Amino acid sequence: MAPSSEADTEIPEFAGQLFFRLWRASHTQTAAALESIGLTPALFAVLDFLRAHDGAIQQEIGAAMGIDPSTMVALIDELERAGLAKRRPHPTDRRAREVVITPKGRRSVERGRTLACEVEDDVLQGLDSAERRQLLKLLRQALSSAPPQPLWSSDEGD
Amino acid sequence: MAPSSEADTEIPEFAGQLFFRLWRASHTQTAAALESIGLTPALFAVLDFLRAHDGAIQQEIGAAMGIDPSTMVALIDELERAGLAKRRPHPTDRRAREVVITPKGRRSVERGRTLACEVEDDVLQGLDSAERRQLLKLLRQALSSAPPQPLWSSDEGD
DNA sequence: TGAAATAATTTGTAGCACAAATTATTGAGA
DNA sequence: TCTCAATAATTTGTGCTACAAATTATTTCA
Repeated sequence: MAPSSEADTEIPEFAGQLFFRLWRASHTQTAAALESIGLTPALFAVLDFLRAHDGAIQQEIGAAMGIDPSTMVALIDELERAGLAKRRPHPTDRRAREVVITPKGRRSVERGRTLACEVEDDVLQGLDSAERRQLLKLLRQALSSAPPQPLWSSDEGD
Repeated sequence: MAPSSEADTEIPEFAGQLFFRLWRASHTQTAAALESIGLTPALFAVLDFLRAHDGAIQQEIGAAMGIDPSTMVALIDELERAGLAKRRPHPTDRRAREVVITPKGRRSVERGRTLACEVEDDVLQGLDSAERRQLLKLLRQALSSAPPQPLWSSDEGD
């Protein structure tokens, strides 16, 4: 019942739900765009982190990005398999492995950034340039003072 | 090595990553808070939708909330098992089942809303009241004109 | 009347988080 | 110096969710 076109894609009320919707929109499109260069959003995110923190050890990458160590192993495995990054021994701590981006990885991540920017442009098309700046500012501000993450769960919805 | 406090929890650059971080912060805390009343974020979200659209059929709920039909079945199953909602036959379409919230469900969702508001308060603690209004306005604006969702994937990270 | 579309459902697959255990190594204290 | 707790990477197993595909019942439309 009901005109049926009314309940479709309702704007959520809670901020958490809005974050989720926008993340999902962005994530879906990013995944589709990155597929053309053989990257997933997660692999791209790690590469992009390495772009600025080349030689970080796995634990640092995971801590900074909120990725579980056991998940990191698989991600770095894949980056190595694709020739986009390499593990190398840490100079002083033999437990740790530094992860360095390869030239090929650097080229990939640059193309990925272009694609990610295009997606972001698309997702935020309802906002003009000043509004986008304002939104990013508010998001960063909220995040920087948000309570520490105990390292979450999965689920969906809220 | 390295001061180690520098790479920890870096503020992402892309909007999609910011959405993800904030969603995750919100989701984790919401899940923890709702656990006290026996709800998950997903169950709460469905109940909250029913609060305003009681008697909607499963397909409508799923379409409005972006939840896969097969996932909806499981969610409604659980709401029924917990006595928070019930399926009933659609008056004219025997394929469809209307979902109605029970009095118990209504009480649960009210408590859930209180908890969700507290979490939201916590997550957005870095913003004052005017900034929060502005943020929500921008989020809604972005979402309402965001490109249509082809119904996403899973993954992580973007 | 018959074929395509639709609503709910079931089943199977895949991705990611998480917990727990393992191995190698480090660091700090007795 | 020796010992023990902590740490980095890793493996394995579990659980949750999305998604695809197939099924059944029913509706809609040509």
